[in-house]
Amino acid sequence: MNIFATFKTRIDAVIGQLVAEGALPAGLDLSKVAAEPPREAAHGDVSTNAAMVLAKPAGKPPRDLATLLVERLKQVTDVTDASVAGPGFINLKIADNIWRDGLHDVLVQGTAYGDADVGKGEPINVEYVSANPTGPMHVGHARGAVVGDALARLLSKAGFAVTKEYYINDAGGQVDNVAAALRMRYLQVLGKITADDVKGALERKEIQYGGEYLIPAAEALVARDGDKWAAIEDPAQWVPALRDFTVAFMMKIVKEDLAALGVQHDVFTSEKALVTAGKVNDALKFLADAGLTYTGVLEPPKGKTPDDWEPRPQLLFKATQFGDEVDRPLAKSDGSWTYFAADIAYHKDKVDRGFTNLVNIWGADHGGYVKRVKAALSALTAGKGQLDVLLAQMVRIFNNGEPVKMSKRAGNFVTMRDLIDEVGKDVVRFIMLTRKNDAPLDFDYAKVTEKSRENPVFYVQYAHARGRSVFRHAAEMFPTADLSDAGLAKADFTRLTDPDEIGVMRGLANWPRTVEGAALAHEPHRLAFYMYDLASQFHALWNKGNDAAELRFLQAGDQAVSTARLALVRGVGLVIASGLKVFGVDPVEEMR
RNA sequence: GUCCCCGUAGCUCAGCUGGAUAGAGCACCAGAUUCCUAAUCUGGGGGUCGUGGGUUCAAAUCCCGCCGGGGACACCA
Repeated sequence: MNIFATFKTRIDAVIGQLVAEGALPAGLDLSKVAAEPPREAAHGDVSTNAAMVLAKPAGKPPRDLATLLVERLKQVTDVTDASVAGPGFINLKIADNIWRDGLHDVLVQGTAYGDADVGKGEPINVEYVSANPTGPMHVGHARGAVVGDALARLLSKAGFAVTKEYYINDAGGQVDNVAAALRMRYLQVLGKITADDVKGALERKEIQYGGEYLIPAAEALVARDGDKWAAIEDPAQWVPALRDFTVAFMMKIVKEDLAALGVQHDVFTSEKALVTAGKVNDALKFLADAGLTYTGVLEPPKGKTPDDWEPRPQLLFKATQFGDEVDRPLAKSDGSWTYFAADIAYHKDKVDRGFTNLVNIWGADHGGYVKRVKAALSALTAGKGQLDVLLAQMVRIFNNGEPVKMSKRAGNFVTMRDLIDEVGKDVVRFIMLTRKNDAPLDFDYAKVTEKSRENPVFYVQYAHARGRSVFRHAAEMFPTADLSDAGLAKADFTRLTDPDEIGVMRGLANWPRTVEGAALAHEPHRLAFYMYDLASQFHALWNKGNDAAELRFLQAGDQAVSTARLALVRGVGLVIASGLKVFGVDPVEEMR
């Protein structure tokens, strides 16, 4: 049970009681009344803003109302004291046993501790990565992948029914371009042209993709089809077949890279399949029937008119009716659908599959695209659909402060693989989650593998490993003791009396509300900071034992106090493990 | 020209959707290792929250105007 939620309920009950007695007017809105940990522990255990929020509707000055509430709150179960502070805060002191009960919950629930039901089982669709199947993924994709995956796990923990989705852009011109590049590599593998010929074609911009990662794809094509495509010159003949081959090959690489990062999607939706199934036509008909499309001519963009700008009539979507700056084109000048048109169909498809709650993780370079997709979703769902777009900002790679720009295999960018090979998936994942998504992130190979407090991955893992180390010693010291979670749950927690021990239990009690808040705000990075803080509390408690031997976790002559403290150590380990689980990071047993 | 994001200690960043004296790490200074991992811990100095208004009991947080940095701006995806 979430301790702060419990007290929020009890505070509401007190207010309800005063209303029933006529001391407060009926119909007060209690939604803004909060029960939170005070900023400073010295203020108490639970703090509420009730008097300040209700002052105006109740027609009483905040401090008067607070005084009234305090008298009643003192009578509430588990409250040992209540006082008014500052402009009208009410600080409650509560019985230490509440924190001990919280620790008991941790041991009983394990890594499920902190699971919430704010999602009420509602479906939510999290779409992330969705990298074009044109080549290996880069570090930007890695960030999107990690943020999306952690958010999905976080939302699950908070009680949402999450679907993790990947949109394959396999229908546009760029996959035709890769097919053309693949054909060059194919001819190269067959010995019909040289590597320099390919380079020349790239420089003349006859092909757009020069990465060597296409060579294995070409070899695979030779293995499957021999040289049959070499003789066929007409693009209309070879493009469709080579395109499908390339997409399949690239998606295999994408999935392998994602697997190396521990990322797995539930659903892969193909743009081409949507087009083939007529979903684009359906979606546009839906908008047309609603009177939201028309044929018109767009103005040139102000301040930056392209050289080749010319007025052309196009089918447009009335995005301005939904808050966008201009109406957006659905058809190109040659009559084919735009990417946006297909994207509308894709989002309609999500809605048709039962999702009204959508989250998309995109790169920051797609920022200008957000409004039109939100507009489209609004139009498709009569305003009922919720779409949150998280833009993952730039990732810059360094090694000891020196920028790293090139990849061995991809040419002009650092790939996701490079990153994983360099520092391991756990470090990649954790570090990517130490910033909010809309802040740029610097990733330094040297710093993220450093063994110091400055490196949050290490610091948190070290706390976990230290806890495990205590257990290894405990098993020797108390060979007959039941050190399982269930056994520890039966320990005598009243032996935990040191202020810092209580403090750590307070920290554990904050986990559920941290999970809830982070999930609702779509901000998984908050968990990273929570874990760092908890680790810090734990390291501090550990070191207290260095100064005062009687505070060490293990007391050879006192099994009762030792098991109680082991329960606390285990509680910290479980909550850290639970946070790392959301991050998709494996907790370590020891540091080496 | 328009839109989006960012601006908090010398540096890197938090700040729990409006609350109390704005917090961490690094760096700097001073300390703690016969003892569960000192890879850690304890203490100290350091901030007009870019700036000017507004909203209210209360603003780093919400609204408006500026300044500075980044990104995106017809038919590409």
